[in-house]
Amino acid sequence: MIIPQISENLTRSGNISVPERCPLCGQETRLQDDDGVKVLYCTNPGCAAKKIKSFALFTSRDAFNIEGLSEATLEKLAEHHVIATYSDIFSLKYHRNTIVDMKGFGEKSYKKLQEAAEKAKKITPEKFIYSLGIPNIGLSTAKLIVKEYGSNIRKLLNLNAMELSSVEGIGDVIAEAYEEFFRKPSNIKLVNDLLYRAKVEIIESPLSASEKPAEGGASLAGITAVITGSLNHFGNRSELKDIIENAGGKVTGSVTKKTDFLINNDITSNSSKNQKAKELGVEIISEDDFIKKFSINV
DNA sequence: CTGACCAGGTGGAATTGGTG
DNA sequence: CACCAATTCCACCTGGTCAG
Repeated sequence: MIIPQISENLTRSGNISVPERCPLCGQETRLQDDDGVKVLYCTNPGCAAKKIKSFALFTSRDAFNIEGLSEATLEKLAEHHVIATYSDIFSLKYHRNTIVDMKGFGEKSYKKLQEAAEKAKKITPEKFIYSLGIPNIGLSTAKLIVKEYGSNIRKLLNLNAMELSSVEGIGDVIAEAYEEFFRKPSNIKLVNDLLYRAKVEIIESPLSASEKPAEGGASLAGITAVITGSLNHFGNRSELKDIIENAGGKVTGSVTKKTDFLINNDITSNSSKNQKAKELGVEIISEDDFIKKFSINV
């Protein structure tokens, strides 16, 4: 894994003293000549760029939803040794001085970060599973698992491939990736650190609670919709998605023959989703018309 | 005021699951 | 096995916010 910052310095200023240890993970570094350019690598395959990406997924809206912690900030925190593993994100208060001294940061941004992390400690099991970055397990798949097996985190962590592949929508590939992930000692430690050191609290998922009947309005049972473009009546697309799902409908990411409505305020748009909808004869409907048609409370 | 960063969004390739 | 539906994952874009 290449160490980006240091490699940049190397090419810019020629020979500089090269750190023996990776600033992100502390493992040994290796200086290599790539086509005449000296590039510094970290010998740890799980380090650097890859690590930042996984941290970004961990803090993203569909996972722990820690506001203000995107890639650039995570990179800085890692460089300053503030975060090395996920649970460190919940220990920012021990690094106040370091963070306040970081370029582009001040007391205000430190407080904001720290509070956002504190607030994020309560999380649903499906978001928790998604946050870990298991290959091919996104939020939808995590939801399927929680819906089937409930909110008990110990139970969820110990599911085996056979139990998983019996869930509709989960096949062998995903089932095995899941079981393998939670069998690895390093991942077990990671999860335990989150639960016991950082004291992350897994709350009851709305999915595993007793089935809620659609409240008021018309039922959307059996309806499959795709949402694209920006919305006027909702903060973002996932708000509308939640409403549709709670009313028994389904929201997917791609337009197919099975799609009933493409919700799009810009009906004339030439986006690929609009084109696909026209091609398949799927009804394109504006947000307002959709709300009216199904008498959705805004 | 300006540049860096962030949230939210787009679009499409790659991959997986299910089915005939 | 071939095919379609659906999801995951990534690179990229844009308007708004904030530190310096």
